[in-house]
Amino acid sequence: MLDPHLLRNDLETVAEALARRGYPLDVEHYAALESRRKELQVHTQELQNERNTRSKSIGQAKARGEDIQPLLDQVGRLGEDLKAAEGELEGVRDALEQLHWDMPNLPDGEIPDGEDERDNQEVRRWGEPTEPGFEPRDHVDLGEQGGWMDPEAATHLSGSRFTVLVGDLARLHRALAQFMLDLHIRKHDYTEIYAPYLVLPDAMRGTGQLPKFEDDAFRVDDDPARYLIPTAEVSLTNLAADRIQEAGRMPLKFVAHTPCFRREAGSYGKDTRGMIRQHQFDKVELVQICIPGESEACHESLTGHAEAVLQALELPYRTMLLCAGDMGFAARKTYDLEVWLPGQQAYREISSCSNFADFQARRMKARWRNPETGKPELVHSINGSGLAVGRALVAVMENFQQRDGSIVVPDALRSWMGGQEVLEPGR
RNA sequence: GGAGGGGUGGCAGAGCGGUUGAAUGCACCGGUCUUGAAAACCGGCAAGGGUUUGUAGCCCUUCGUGGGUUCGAAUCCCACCCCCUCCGCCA
Repeated sequence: MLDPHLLRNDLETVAEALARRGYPLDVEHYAALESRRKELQVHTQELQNERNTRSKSIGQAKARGEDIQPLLDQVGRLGEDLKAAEGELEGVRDALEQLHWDMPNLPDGEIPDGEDERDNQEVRRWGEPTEPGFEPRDHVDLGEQGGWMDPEAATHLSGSRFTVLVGDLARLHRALAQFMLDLHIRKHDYTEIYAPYLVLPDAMRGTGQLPKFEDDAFRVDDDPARYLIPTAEVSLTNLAADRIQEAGRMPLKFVAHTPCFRREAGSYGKDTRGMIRQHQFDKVELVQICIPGESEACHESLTGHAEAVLQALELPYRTMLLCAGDMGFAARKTYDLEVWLPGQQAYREISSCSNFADFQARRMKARWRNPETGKPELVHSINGSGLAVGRALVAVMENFQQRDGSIVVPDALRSWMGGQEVLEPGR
């Protein structure tokens, strides 16, 4: 959520910034609503003031033992007028609030212009695209030929966009998650968190998945309704919701390995092959909660923590600075990490690291006490995948495949694989 | 699922329907004292919002959430949510 003061005082600037990311803000409509709100609020508060004053004097008269009836008569239809004013004000406020919930974050000033991924900027590149010296297979061929994937079973169980992993590959998948988790805990100083996979609507609203992207999430229609998390970002970031952090304890650094659930509505026909885009996938998620002045540095460091995973796994990747039009709803600035996939002869997203500044914090009332002012102020939030486990598995398979269809286990993973060095087909 | 208890400021914890935005304690901030610190003592200290050039003043809202009664609700009524204790069930 954007700062309402900014919207009031600098609407044009906000509109221009939002236009950069393709969000059309109806300035006139907003300004009209806002001035109506002001009018109604002043009026309502005047009436409330009058009611309070009169009630107070009635109380005092009664305490003195005087006759109250004349004062009661004077109150007249004040109550009805007030009720009407309050009702109207609430209507306007709801309308404004609706707009606020739906408005995306302002892009950072240094973000490149652009509409989609074609305008993203490559910031750096690590490693060279793998040259196996033979025609590389993609992970689906490798998985099925090795007997490590059972797509028919997955479809039979759950329909499209699900995966069943078997044997050594399932173990490798687990090893990847464990390796990532341990790396972040031991080397990057994150606190491991185990958190719910089902969350209330407020949590989804806090991080920005609701109300606008209801269709992207799986909802469980219990009472109350809950949502399957589309990312652990929701659970982890909301740990700071409705709280006031002590300044000395930040940045908070959380890491969790969780499954993620996405409906992938609107992506029909996209990445239908293999396990690039699934309704259910595992992810190791990094979240930092920090004071405003440190969020840029924290964002850079978190991105580095995600990159460290790729480097440890010896996977070639590039770091992309997303253009204004390609960023997610809540982000102010985002780096995507794209890993090289020999099977696709392309770089594909494997991590997205974003700085949300105070956008999520305002939604979920996540604050810290600023020792300089003594007042609670909004924190900044940052998150990133470190990494998507399913896609990391795909990347390892494709980059470490050998001519015979076997897959070499990257050095970094071997201790999590009981020392196993190669995945041999059929096991 | 059944029975009972409870949800109040950063925390703990009072609160006859009428100057209660809320006692008190802790924490925190400032001061006195001290070589310094501690202790003691004095003072300050909720959040959000409106108006405004204003971190001044004035005003509004907020005591789990949503309704209701009333001139007036933290206090009364209704519904819901959550927490705790006991019973049942269960990994």
